[in-house]
Amino acid sequence: MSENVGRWLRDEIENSILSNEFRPGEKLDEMVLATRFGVSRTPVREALMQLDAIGLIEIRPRRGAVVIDPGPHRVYEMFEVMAELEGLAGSLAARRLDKASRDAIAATHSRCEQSASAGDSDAYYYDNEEFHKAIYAASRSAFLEEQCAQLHRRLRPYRRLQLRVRNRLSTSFSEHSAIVDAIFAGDGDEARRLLRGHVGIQGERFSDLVASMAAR
Amino acid sequence: MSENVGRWLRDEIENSILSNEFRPGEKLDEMVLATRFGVSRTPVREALMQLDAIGLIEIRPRRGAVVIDPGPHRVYEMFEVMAELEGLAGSLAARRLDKASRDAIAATHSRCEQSASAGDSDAYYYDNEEFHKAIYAASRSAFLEEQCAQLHRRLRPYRRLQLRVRNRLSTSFSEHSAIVDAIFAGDGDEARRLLRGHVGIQGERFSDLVASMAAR
DNA sequence: AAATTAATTCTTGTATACACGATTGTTGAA
DNA sequence: TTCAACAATCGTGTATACAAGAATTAATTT
Repeated sequence: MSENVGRWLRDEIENSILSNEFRPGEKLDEMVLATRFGVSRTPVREALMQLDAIGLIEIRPRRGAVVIDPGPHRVYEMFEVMAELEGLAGSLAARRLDKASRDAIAATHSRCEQSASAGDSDAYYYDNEEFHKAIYAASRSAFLEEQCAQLHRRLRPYRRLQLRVRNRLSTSFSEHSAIVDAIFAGDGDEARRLLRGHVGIQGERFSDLVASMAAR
Repeated sequence: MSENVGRWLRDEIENSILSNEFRPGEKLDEMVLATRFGVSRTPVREALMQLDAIGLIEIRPRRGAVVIDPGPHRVYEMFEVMAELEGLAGSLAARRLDKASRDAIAATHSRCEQSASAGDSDAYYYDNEEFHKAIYAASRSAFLEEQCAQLHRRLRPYRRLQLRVRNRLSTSFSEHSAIVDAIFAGDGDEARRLLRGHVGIQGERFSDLVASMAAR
């Protein structure tokens, strides 16, 4: 566990929310959480404050904390922004690419290839994250990298749903290949364009998302 | 003051940081803040937790909170992301524009015209904010609007410095005019391109920023 | 005099106590 | 039976108390 209980609780509760253990709309009772984790209310409250600031929960004065339910439309908006930020990261990566970043992207890309060809969607899910993180890092913009990583985390549950869709694995991987080519060729505009398309949710993929969200 | 002390303190301290009363690197002593605002340490700590989560301060375990010093390079990175998000907002606004948003943009734009022609840089500073907020709102993406507004707030002190630069007022206003034309014409790509240029810091404007930041 | 170590003070982290608004349940009247 | 008013209960908001680590100062040694 982390150096202080508050921070540890923040991560713990955040994971519980992102892994859908605490459902959207669910009330988070301070006392229940405190006894569950074997601590007092004080660090629990501090954790909740932080989660409120991040936007994962909402604390209504005197009425407790509830997990925020983004709803399909807002999730769509979040993907829209994510696509834009990843596009920027890709274009910067293409322009500023150095050897270390290039190697990191190539390595994660080939790991994606293996898990995709093996049809292992759980492994691909993980490797895919590493691939995208490698691109964020290659942008050489620490702020952008943080923003991307944070939004990426928040969208994690929905991305997981998406990978379940038929053929999504091989489609995703071939898109990755094109992105890698563009970045390695130093073509920032093309990398941006491809990443926008790769990350964003267009057309029927949006109805897939809505359907899978409604199914829970 | 807000309904609960913690939230009020968060806003209060946040403003003090953004208005440069609490300087980057400065230590924020819980007891000092508590006595200053006439409250106990508890709500102070909750406020600090939130500011840490937002990224305005850093709480080092057992060693207290300090105001984060972004430094010129990171501020540049933040403007880079801001430019991208505003570009997206502008392109969405152009595509989705309705009467209400159109009127709001036109109104704030004409207010900018007045303060610019009057050479009133303080008034322009305020009207400029409203103009940009009108574009965020016109994007009809609540999430994007929030992200833009938050980053806009954080960059406020640095934008204020920029407006002091010679001729910046009239230059800024004429850029606004072109942006409004593009949005009203429904030309999303052009609106995006213009906003990126308007918000981003290119060439000598970066050295101006560095110089003005170093001057403090 | 400089440096290292020990002791003291100060600040943060967590628990607990208390106050007050919100919620819920009960009683009584229409 | 339904609704309203009141009472009791429960949960959150804030203050205070206590424990423990970090910073600082004093003391001792080289």
